[in-house]
Amino acid sequence: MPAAETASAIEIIPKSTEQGGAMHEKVYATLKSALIAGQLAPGRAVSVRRLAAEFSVSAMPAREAIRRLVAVGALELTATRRVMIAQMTPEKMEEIKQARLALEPILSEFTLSAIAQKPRARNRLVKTLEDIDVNLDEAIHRGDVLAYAKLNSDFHFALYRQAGAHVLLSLVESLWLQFGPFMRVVIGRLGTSCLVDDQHKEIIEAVETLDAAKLKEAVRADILHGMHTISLDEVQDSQA
Amino acid sequence: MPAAETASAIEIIPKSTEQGGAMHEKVYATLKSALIAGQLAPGRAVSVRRLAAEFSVSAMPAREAIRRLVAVGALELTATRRVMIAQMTPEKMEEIKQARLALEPILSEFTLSAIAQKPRARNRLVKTLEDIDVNLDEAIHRGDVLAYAKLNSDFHFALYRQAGAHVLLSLVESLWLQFGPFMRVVIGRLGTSCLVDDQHKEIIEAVETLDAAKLKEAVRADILHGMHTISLDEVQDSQA
DNA sequence: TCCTTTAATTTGTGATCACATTTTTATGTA
DNA sequence: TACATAAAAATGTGATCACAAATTAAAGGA
Repeated sequence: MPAAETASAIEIIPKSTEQGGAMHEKVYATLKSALIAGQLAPGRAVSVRRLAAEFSVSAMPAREAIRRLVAVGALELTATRRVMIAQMTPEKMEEIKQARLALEPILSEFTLSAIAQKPRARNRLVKTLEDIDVNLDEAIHRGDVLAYAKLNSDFHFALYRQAGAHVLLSLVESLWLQFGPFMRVVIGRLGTSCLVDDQHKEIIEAVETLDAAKLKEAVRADILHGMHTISLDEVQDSQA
Repeated sequence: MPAAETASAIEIIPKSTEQGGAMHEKVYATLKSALIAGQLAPGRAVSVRRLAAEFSVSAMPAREAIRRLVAVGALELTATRRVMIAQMTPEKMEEIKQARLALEPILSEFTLSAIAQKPRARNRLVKTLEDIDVNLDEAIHRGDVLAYAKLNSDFHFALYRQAGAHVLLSLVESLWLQFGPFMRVVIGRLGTSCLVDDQHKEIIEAVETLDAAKLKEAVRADILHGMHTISLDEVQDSQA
């Protein structure tokens, strides 16, 4: 039993049907966050009934959430149609790296032009990024891998979300969903000692000064650095 | 007592469970092809029960197929959670264009390096592309919009599939799923007279000569041309 | 004819059951 | 202990029902 206290077991009887949004939406969103933040290990089995039990719902919402996550590559099917958190391979890692380098600088540029004429939004974004970055530094010094992974994803998506570019954001989310679980494992092995966030400071500066070229380059550097760190680790399977 | 004649009329009883692959897989694949090839109009309503009836299956496989297509942006939810084929907006179109320009040249480059050391695979690919291109030209001269849309997607994915890059291919598929239905409408309005396929010839040449730079530029030009053609048309909603 | 109101139909979503298959655990044998 | 075999539990998938909400069709009134 690896999970432990995942807030389950509570008798939050989910009403007859729903409350605000659909149940499967809630299950999906929760799983998505956990995967992006690297809180679930690759190769871990995910079953409809267990997921349903954890969320205290029937099989239906669990099935739909799983189906969506499979569709975006976060979960993968075995030969016998069982579902697990996607494994990493060197080839897949290379693809993800190329796709991130291609998309995330564009997305950050969209953000820049979205806030170019809105000083208040820009200041708010800078503030948000700085706050996250402070916590990020603390997590690094604490050696808290879990917190680092979560805050790092928070940082990037706080930046990307402001782009108002739903299509691009979905693509990038899909990529993070695929390497998130694996990143956590790697950093867990290497420790946070190898981590720096120089690029984050530059990203914040570029946002402040509305310097698109600098921003894109900083994002690109951040991706390269992160992916390089991961590649230091051999992409051997990490079964539990 | 719904039993009796089961009211299903048609006795294509789909076995107890399945036969080769899962039913929802079949429904999904069929819908995916139709959407990419532009055979379904944007804004058209898609409901679980109607889809199930069309495929002579129960609601279950239809639901899962719909869920997957929503996940990749091919279908969209209304405010009341009803499902329709995604509408196009100028902003979305711009995002898709940027993403295609960022990803498809990379994907074609992957294909090139995948077949670089395999003359037989290369010849087969060239042959496939030439065959499709011949039919494409015919479709253009015939003014057959439907055939053009299908063959055009066939051409690109015949090229991209050879990359063996599942992650990148999924992202690109997602993009085509989103603009496919809309493209059909636009070309339907403009007619095939405005279409040319100069880039396709260049793409084939670049594959033959293993010229990566030329290939990427040709793919880029093809995307720009296609998206420009579409943009000539005002992105007014095309409700039925 | 046009608009409001009411009835009927359609639809999304959750829950539950059935069944074949797979996976795991238990059991027996050498 | 090691391994093959059988029993038991778990799992994916399809089918069906229930219910609330929404859409559409029908009816009524001016």
